[in-house]
Amino acid sequence: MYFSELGLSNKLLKAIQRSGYEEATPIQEQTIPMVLAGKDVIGQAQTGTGKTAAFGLPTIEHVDVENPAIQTLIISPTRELAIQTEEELFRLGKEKRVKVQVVYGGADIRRQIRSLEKNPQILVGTPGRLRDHLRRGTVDLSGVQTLVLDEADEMLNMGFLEDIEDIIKQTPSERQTLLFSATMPPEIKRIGVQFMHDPQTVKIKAKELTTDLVDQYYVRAKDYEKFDIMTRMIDVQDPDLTIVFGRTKRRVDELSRGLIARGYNAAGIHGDLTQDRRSKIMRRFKEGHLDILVATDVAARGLDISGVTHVYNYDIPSDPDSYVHRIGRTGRAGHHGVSLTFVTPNEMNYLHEIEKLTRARMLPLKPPTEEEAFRGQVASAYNDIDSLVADPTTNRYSEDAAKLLEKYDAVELVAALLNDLTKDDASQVPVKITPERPLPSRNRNGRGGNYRRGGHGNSHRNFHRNGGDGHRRFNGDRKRRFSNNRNRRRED
DNA sequence: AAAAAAC
Repeated sequence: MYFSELGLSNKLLKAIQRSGYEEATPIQEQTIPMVLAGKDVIGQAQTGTGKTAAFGLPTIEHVDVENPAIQTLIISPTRELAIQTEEELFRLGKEKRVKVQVVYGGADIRRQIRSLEKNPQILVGTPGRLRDHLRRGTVDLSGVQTLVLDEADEMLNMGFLEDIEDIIKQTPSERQTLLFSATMPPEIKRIGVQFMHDPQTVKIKAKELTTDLVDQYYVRAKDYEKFDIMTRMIDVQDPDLTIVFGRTKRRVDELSRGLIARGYNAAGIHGDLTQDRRSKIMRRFKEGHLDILVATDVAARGLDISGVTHVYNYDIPSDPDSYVHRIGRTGRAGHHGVSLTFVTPNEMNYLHEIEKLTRARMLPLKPPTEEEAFRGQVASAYNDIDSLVADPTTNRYSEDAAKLLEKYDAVELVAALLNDLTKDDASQVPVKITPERPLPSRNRNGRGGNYRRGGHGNSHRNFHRNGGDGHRRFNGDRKRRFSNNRNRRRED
């Protein structure tokens, strides 16, 4: 279906056209008319399905540009996602001259306050900083008409439930509420019941969880073998833009350092870095100045970076949902993608859990040999040389080139330059990665560290516990439940 | 078990 059939105004259609979109995605097709009609909507879909435009277009349509109040509030789980959402809404609302603003932690709050004084009509924010602004009275939500909870399951996992409830309470109760979530655990359904009026549900089917556009592979390897295999894989697959996911912040630091040591253009991003550094690295990656982004799950959700051809899961995620999100960073906008997951022999259960959820098979790959990796490197160098030779500025080196050819044998010279153009391998630059503590083993139901709860009586009890002191959070609760898990005994 | 998020 085309956007022009969805009941949007000319100004928006113009902005859509300028963004290069033509056809609406399934979630947009279903969501946009409902939101335009003023309905509350629960959308079960992940990013990459065009979710931002699905809620963004109709809410921009509803904004009154003569009204200086914040009319749409969007809550996002991570800073990077909030920034990206703001950028997309700005693009879509430019023609209509809608003012969009983003607030998030780790950034100068005074500057944010000054921008807020310019009366944005759409505000995007992360929960903590939004609450901070509400406490200071620098954000007024009394004029909010539409509230959007983006990646609701992720916000729940991160323990933001209380913050979100607190923020919701400061918006008018007759508002329109839109909730997007990749999964629908009972707590999310409860939010739907508690804070929404007769919500309509839009669901993208489970079989569409992972797209056909991503070829999913796995490599079985011991933990200490993974790094060398990964760099060989990179050499063989010669990816364009790559995201490597590591399980911990330390892992990400070590992986990015190791990749740089072997000559790859890589950088790491995780929550312990300053926001300034995080933003700079994201920008470099988005602009194509960085080949490999190494990240924790901070980058797993929602980020839309065009041209990511490969996703490497250096560590298999313990949560199948996390896997779905990670590999969803590639195979976007009709482009083809490849994912490769490293799995140690005792993590094979996790792999099968993931396959069960995605209803897709991961194909096993053999680790490349040193020779195959070397051939891959050389093939990649050939490509580099093609574009290097095509560069018109090379003629200023002609004289020096002639001099060098007098001094050296041509084959010797080119071989030396090829040596410089290719990366170092394990024999030249050994890299040691600290082993991670092994993942907790899954029980027979395949439910390891998941947030899924038991039956009705159980959640009722939790309801009371949470109400008791008002401080207990769902993820704290989850940990306690986990320690009751009989599998824990294995660690005693 | 770890990650994310306010100062």
